[in-house]
Amino acid sequence: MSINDELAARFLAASRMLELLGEDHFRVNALARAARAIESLPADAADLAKDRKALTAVPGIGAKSADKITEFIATGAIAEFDEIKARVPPGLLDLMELPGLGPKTVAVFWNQAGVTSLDDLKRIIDDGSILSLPRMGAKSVEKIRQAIAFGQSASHRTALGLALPLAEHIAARLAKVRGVTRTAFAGSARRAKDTVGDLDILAASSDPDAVTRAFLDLPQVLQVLQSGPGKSSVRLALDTASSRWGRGSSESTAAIQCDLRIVPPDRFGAALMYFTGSKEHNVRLRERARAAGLTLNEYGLFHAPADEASKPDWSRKDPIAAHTEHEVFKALGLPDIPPEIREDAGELDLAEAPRLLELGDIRAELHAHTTASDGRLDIESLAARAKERGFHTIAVTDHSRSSPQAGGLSPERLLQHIEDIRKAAERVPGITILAGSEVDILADGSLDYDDSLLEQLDVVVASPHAALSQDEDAATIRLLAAVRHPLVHILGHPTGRLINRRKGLEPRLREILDAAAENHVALEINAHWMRLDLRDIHARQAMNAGCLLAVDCDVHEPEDFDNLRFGVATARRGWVSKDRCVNAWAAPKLHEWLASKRPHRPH
DNA sequence: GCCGTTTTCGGCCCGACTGTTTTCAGTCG
Ligand SMILES: Nc1nc2c(ncn2[C@H]2C[C@H](O)[C@@H](COP(=O)(O)OP(=O)(O)OP(=O)(O)O)O2)c(=O)[nH]1
Ligand SMILES: [Mg+2]
Ligand SMILES: [Mg+2]
Ligand SMILES: [Zn+2]
Repeated sequence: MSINDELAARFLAASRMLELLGEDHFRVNALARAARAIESLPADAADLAKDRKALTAVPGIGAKSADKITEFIATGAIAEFDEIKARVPPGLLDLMELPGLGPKTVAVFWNQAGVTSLDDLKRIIDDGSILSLPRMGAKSVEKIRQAIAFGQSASHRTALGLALPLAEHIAARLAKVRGVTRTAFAGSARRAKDTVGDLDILAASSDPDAVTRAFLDLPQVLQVLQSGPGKSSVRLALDTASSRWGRGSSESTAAIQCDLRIVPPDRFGAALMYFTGSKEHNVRLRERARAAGLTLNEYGLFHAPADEASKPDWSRKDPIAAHTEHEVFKALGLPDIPPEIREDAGELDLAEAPRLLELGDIRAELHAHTTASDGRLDIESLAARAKERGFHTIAVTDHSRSSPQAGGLSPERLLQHIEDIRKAAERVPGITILAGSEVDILADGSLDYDDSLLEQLDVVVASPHAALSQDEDAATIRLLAAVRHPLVHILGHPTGRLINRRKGLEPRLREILDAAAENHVALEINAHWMRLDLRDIHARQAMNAGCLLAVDCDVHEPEDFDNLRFGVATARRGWVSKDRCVNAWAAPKLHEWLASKRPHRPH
């Protein structure tokens, strides 16, 4: 775990424990916000802490948190947090993970029944003594029993690539219901986070009951969690069979929660804004509205009511703005903020809409496999597919010799392959077919082919495949060597992580990014939804470091081209612009960059 | 605990659903 993650975890745990202790919830929130701020710090906390001002300049981190961070870096501990920790049995935090159990309820279990663990809780349920606690009736206890039975599934997050098709399907299905004017999927799926905790579906309708009925009647519904006039939640069966990454994998639960929200048709924009989030972004927006004498909620932007305590029916009040997101942003004095960056990570300081990379900007694929290694297409059909997508360039990058399980090519076979690629290039007009390789970065940082061979390739993607549990030092040395290699163009899936499967390498990213920027090596954002590597926050750090990026599909089968949307969305989450994305460049510029690393080659 | 185009002190986003509550607290989005 990186030092930032470690610090963030401590702040979050302290926040949760203070909640249990009944601490003022503004302070609890402040600590949770500090945790988030630390987690998404643009640099290593240890570096940042050298300059106290740099720390306190981060929104959410004040004098007290800065002290704690400094203390942790100096001593490896935070005394005040350790004292809090000593007062709260650790098992209580696990209890709060159970859906429906919050700090107030768990505190009652603890203080009035001596419960400090899941076993304790089971015991007072079984012997019935739980019923004597305040606000504990038969229904409440049954829900807790259910929550325990379903285990930890509440905290499980599903890969975006598995969840998105279902979200789109449900939104499309509900759009056909009578009275519905619009539907959309929202939440983290719309923001294109690499994993989602649930599906959030919005429907605008003049007949809310009809939508609710259709929702609860969906064939995928396993269980209805709650259902009211404007909002319902269910557990859905998640079909993972369609993918070779699905069934039989560690994807433990084949179910996902789905939240439906229904609003009147003329409030769609405000509701979409609310339901897209993120929560932190929403809170900032609402604070901004409030500061301007307004109030913002899912029904629209309104003048703040004179009477603080009044609870108007906002759905019937005339809004200043509500119909479209654009109108609401505009009324708040903000540009249109793309969903992918609504994370309270600086987007509210933008004076104009950022120009982020778009799907249609991608004009080349620089990482693709053929039947020569573990791909399903031969060179010509691969090129044909790329051409269909409107690409001007496709690079053939099969595996290298140290990946025998992936059909890695011996030097001799690679030489033959290069010839085959050159011949195919002559037969397929209208697209540039490049001879390349996805060369293994071996554990010590050396590459899998000799320089004399690499020199003959138009493009070299260097990727780590084995030894992915190296320590930080080894991983840093390894990737640095690859990035500094004069014949390498792209660092492929830099960490080798697989979502929900393995963490991958955890190098000192800062060093890698600085070296990549200096050497004009592009960092890949591997678009496969199992990888998304670099991930969003790393892509943003790469942007800040001045790096080039490449959004590649790592094509193995024809359908893999469709993963581009995930890669582009991840790039957008990293604030990547078109001019920094090498495969969004026009052909001459791309080819010139590639050639710049082949100075000895005649043109 | 954080923060300031009204504030360095006094605020801090706002609403839906549920169960047990006879009037609303707790949890969640
Ligand atoms: N204003 C406000 N909006 C919230 C709050 N909690 C959630 N929302 C909004 C923003 C969220 O993106 C949206 C959906 O809630 P979720 O809990 O599903 O979160 P989200 O989808 O962002 O992340 P997830 O991947 O599901 O964990 O609802 C809140 O406390 N206040
Ligand atoms: Mg969600
Ligand atoms: Mg949700
Ligand atoms: Zn590959």
